[in-house]
Amino acid sequence: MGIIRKTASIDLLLNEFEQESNAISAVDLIKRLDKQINKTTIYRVLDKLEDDGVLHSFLGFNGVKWYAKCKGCTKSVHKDFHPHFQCLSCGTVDCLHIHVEIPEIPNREVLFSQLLIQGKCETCAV
Amino acid sequence: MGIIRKTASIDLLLNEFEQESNAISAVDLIKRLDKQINKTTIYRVLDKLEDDGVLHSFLGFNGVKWYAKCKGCTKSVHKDFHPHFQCLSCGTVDCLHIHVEIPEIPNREVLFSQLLIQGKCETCAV
DNA sequence: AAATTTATTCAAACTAAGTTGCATTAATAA
DNA sequence: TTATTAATGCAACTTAGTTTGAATAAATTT
Ligand SMILES: [Mn+2]
Ligand SMILES: [Mn+2]
Ligand SMILES: [Zn+2]
Ligand SMILES: [Zn+2]
Repeated sequence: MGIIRKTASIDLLLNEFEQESNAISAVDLIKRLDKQINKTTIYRVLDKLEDDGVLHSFLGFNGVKWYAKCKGCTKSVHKDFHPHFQCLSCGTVDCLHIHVEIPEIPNREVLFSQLLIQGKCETCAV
Repeated sequence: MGIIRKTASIDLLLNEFEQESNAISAVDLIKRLDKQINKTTIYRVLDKLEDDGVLHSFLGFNGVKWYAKCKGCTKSVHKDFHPHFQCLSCGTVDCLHIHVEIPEIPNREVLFSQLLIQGKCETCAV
């Protein structure tokens, strides 16, 4: 279940996502807010914000969890599915608001898919 | 660097992949070969087999590492890139030998991509 | 405004996947 | 057959994330 009470931890975390347009890893948030919020709380608040359709999560290329703001999702309807991009030079991760067509696969039912693209971002590309 | 000496551990691991057409997770291999090979050795041999173009690896939806046989890769040329499929009912993971077109992204250089599709496999689909 | 309820927080201990260092074993070459 | 050196096993470690239960803070009731 999502967030019920407005607390300081929630404000601090939401603020990080206001300041930043890119995705932020849970590990990085723990570092950034080290002195202010306990890591258990960070994981729990992120989880709740995801339930509420405020954030969405995905795994980066080495398996760590990243979070980014949702566009137009609600507690009941999560519709903001899209690929993610990880820059191999600077490490930046962000959402790609493009549609990639997943082909039909014979005899299989496709329910979800996650696409992680790696390469060089705007600033790092030659 | 890849494998230099043929050892019992390598034979045991390769045998697992002979018996199985699907991908196998590192965790599962450690369980299967518990009495026969140390887990450190398993991770190290898998790593070398990947270097040699015998196996390739990818992360499942929860971030654990999976391995599957390569088709036509060598130590110097790794060309067997493709999406993977994870069945939400039975947990089976396998390689999809299909091509999914990754669109151009303005101002970014796409180098790699990994696509993990989730759904129901042949046996589990209704 | 105080009391009560209940959600949230923190610290500490724990888990699971994977890695590292080093002594020992065993393939292969000499 | 001996010497060389890759491969292995073991234990300890790392990192990301989870669980626990008591303490605290927010919301609601009185
Ligand atoms: Mn996103
Ligand atoms: Mn594959
Ligand atoms: Zn970059
Ligand atoms: Zn299945």
